[in-house]
Amino acid sequence: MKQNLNIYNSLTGKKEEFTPLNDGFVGLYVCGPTVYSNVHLGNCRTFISFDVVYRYLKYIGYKVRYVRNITDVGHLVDDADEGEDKIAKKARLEQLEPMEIVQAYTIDFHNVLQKFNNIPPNIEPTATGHIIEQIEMVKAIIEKGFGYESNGSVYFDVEKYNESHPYGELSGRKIEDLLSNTRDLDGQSEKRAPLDFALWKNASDEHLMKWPSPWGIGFPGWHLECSAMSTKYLGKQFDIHGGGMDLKFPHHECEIAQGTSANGTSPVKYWMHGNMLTLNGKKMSKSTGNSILPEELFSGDNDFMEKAFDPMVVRFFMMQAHYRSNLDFTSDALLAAEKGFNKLMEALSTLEKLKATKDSSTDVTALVNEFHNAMNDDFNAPTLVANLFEAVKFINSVNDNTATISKDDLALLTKEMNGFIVDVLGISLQISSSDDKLAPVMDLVLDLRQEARTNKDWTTSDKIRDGLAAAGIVVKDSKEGTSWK
RNA sequence: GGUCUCUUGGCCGAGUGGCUAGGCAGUGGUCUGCAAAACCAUCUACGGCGGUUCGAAUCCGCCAGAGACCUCCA
Repeated sequence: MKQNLNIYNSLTGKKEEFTPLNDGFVGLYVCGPTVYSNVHLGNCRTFISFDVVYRYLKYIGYKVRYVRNITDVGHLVDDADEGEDKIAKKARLEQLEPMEIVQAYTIDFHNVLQKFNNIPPNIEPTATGHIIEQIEMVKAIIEKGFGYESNGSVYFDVEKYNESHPYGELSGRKIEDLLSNTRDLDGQSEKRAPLDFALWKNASDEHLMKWPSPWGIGFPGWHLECSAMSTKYLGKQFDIHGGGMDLKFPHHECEIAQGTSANGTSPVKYWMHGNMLTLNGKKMSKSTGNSILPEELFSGDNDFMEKAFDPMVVRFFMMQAHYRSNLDFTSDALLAAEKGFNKLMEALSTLEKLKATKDSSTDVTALVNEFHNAMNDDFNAPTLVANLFEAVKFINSVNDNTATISKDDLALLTKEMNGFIVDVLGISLQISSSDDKLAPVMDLVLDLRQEARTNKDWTTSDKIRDGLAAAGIVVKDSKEGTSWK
C-alpha cells in the first residue's frame, strides 16, 4: 500500500503526497448529478475520472468508502428569489410527479454508467432522503451565528463568515472582487447581502417539492445536501472530495463555508476537480445543438461521429487524457482511440499464450513499476496507457521470438497488465464473439476456405473472405492459422 | 469587465531546465497466393517576441489565441 501517491489539491494548487486521515482508509465524496434530464457525456467523464480514482485507491490496498449523491431536489434555475426548481418545472411540463422524473433519470444515469463499467459508489444518498440532516445542519449554522432567517428562508451570511475564514479560498476569489462583480438584480431580495446564499428556501403554494421546517414549509438550499450527506457518511472532515471544475465556485466554496461553520473544521483535505469535455472544440451545450448523449455515441445515431463507438472504446479514449485537462471529442480522435484499444486488447490475449523461457530480456519489474509511477503521479492515466503500450511492444516481441520472458516475470506481467487495464482503468474485456451457434459455422466456413486455398482455388477462397467481410466478419490469416472476428 | 487555466508534430494527447512519452495517420520492412490483420522500424514538435541560464519547449515578462468560472451546470 505504501505507494507515495500524489494528488493535485485544488485547495492549495499543488500536488501533495496523499496521507489519509485514518491509516488504510479513505473517505471519497463526489458530487453526483441532478436527475432532471438524461445524463450527458460531460457528466460521464467526471464520473469515469473519479471511478478510476476509486479503483486505484482500492488497487493499492485502501479500504474506500465512496459516496456520490443523487440530487433529486432541482436546483433553482434563476436567481434565488425568482428561480424555478428544475425538477418541479419538468414535472409540471410533463404532468408527472417530481419523483417520476427523478426515478426515470436516475435509472438512465445508472444504466449509462454501468455501460461505461463504472463501479457503483458504496453509498448513493439522495437529497430528499436527507431533509432532516439538512435541517439540522441549518440549525447548527444559525447557532454558530453564520445563518439568519428572513421571511421563512434561511441564508448564509458570507460577509460574517469572511471575517474569520477566507471565503473564496478554493476558487481563488476575493470577497471584494465578488462584490464588485455582483449583478444588481435584487430589489425585494430577502438576502441581507448579494453574496449570501440560501440554506433553506421558503416554498410558495405552487411549489411541488417541499417539507416542514422550523422556518416554515420549504426546501433545502442548493449547496446544503452535499455538506449534510458527506458529514453524515464520511464525518466532519474526510479525505477526498471530487467534482467537475464548474462546481468549484460557488458550490464547493459554499460547502467549505457550510461545513466549517457548522462543524468547526474545514470539511475536506484534498479537493479534486475534473476538467470539462468539448465536442468538436466547443463546449457541449444543448441550446446550440453541440451536444451528444452517451447512448447516441454507442448507437452511432448522431451527427458528429462517423460510426458507433463501444462504451469501452469511449472509456479508453478518456483514459488517454488526464482528468485535469480538457478533452475534445471528435470522430477522428475516437477512431484513433478505437484502433489503439484493439491493439491493447490483442496484446492482452497474446500475453496469455506467451511461453516463458529461462531469462527475461528486459527488466519486467521496472516496466511494471512504471505503471504505478504513472498512477501515483496524480492518477496520470495517459502516462499509464503509454507505459502499457511499452509493455505491449515487449509482449509482441516475445511472441515474435525477438525477446524472452522468464516464468516469474510472465506471471508478474500478466497480473499487472490485467490489474491495471481491468481493475484500475476499468476496461472490461470484450467477450470474444464466441457465439455458441456461430462458432461451429465459422469453423466450417473457414475450413472450406482453407480447402480452397490448398487447391489454389483463389476465386472461391476470396469469395468466402469477401462475403464474410460484407457480413462484418474479418478473416485474419496468420502463421498459426486463420481466425475471425 | 473581474478571477483562473491552457496553447506541443498531419490528428489526439503526456511530460520535463540538458536524456525516445504514447496512440492514430504517413513512410519503409516482415508475413501472405493476393489482400487484410498482425508485428518490427522510422519521419514531422513544443503559439509569437523578449529576458534569466552554460543550456529552455520546460522558469520570468509582454503580446496573440482558446477555454472555464463569475448565474443552474460534471
